[in-house]
Amino acid sequence: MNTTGLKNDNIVALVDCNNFYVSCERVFNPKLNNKPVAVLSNNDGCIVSRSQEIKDLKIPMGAPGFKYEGLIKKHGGTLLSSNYALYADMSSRVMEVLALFSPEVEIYSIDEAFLGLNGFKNRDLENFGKKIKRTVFQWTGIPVSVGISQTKTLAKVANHFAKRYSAFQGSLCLLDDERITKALAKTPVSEVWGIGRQYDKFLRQHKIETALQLRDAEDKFIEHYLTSVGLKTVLELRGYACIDLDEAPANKKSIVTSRSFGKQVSSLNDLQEAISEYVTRAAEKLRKQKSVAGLLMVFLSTNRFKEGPQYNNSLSTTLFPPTAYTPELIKTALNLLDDLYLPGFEFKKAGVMLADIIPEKDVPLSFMDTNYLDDKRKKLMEAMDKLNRTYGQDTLFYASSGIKKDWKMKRAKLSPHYTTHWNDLPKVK
DNA sequence: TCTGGGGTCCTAGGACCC
DNA sequence: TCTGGGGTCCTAGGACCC
Repeated sequence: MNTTGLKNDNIVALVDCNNFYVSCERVFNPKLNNKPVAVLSNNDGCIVSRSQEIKDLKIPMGAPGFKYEGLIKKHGGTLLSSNYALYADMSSRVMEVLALFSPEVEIYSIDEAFLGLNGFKNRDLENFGKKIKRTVFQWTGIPVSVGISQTKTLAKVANHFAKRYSAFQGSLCLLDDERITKALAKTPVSEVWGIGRQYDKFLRQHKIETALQLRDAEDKFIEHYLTSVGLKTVLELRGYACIDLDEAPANKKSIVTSRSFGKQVSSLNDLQEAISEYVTRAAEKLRKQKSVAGLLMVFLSTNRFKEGPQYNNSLSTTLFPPTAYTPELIKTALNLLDDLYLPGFEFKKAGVMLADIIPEKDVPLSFMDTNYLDDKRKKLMEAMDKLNRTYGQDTLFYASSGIKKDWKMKRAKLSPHYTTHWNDLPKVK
């Protein structure tokens, strides 16, 4: 970590979509404009995306949807189930536009990207940011905010200001020390990237309440209480880039697929169907990154919000040799489930985790005779993945996942799949 | 009964992010 | 009636080895 050298002259932009899921819904349903709109998590549970009008109603992020449905309706607003297929598709459109503005793009999440701007020092970056915003909106309909500064952490700060104060018109460039200091003085420490609830509470107890006070804190103190990660944050606030731009998304080291059920589930048969389906999804993700897993875990839990006997447990087993072959993973998972299952409980959630993930090319050849890479099994998986990619998820599926699926999650307020299903294409009249 | 120093690896738990 | 899902990294402590 460079703590003594010259401040580097890095420049990075953070482009962040405003109220992303809500904005996606509005692109295809303009009636939602200027009204309160919130998007719910899986199973129509918590509010995970809020329009400005919802924020103005003081409805917090993560709040259970049912508690606020009345209030939202009263103000002429709408609650929607999440439509991840739509959001993923809109996200890749936004990212394609961003790629036109810089050769270095790190897609950080479904609605955020960092752009490396080191070759852009002599440009009018203030206007460059506004141009990004304008273009993304024209081409995708999604409003974004742009923050530009010396490090990722400072670009986040700039982005917050761009989003919050309309005077900036959605884009702010923080490059000279005086402006940075001013902005940090106005930023509560809890808003700094890397400072969560626990650290916020701790820092406040020690009279560190603004980003500026955090920037000027003692290195030793920070490293001791916030670990090396916290120290990086502080150095980033000082303008030393410690968190590099990461253009190639790293392979996942663990893959989890878990869902809450639409209703309480107590039969082993329903759980077997759900677990089969989750394994299928997880294994697809695993094969997509050309990896195999060496460990499989299955977990079950009852409803923690409900009175009554609780049961939360997991079981795992090693996979040897490591594999990505769905039928074998399902078989192994169902065996684990048999051991894990206890009758008499009302289960609310189940899931599987694949871990000890390695690239398939690293599996020793000596295991070839039992290796999924070696024989028809891999070809079969490739064929299935291709079919399901082209014709939609579960064009081909495993009988163990069931057909009726009583346990399926609830998505009562789902918008059409405007961009990903032919039948749901918007109609032009 | 007394009883060193150092290294590695693994795991659980806790912090953070979106 | 109804309270999400999916990740990463770091550290402390225990097991084990010489």
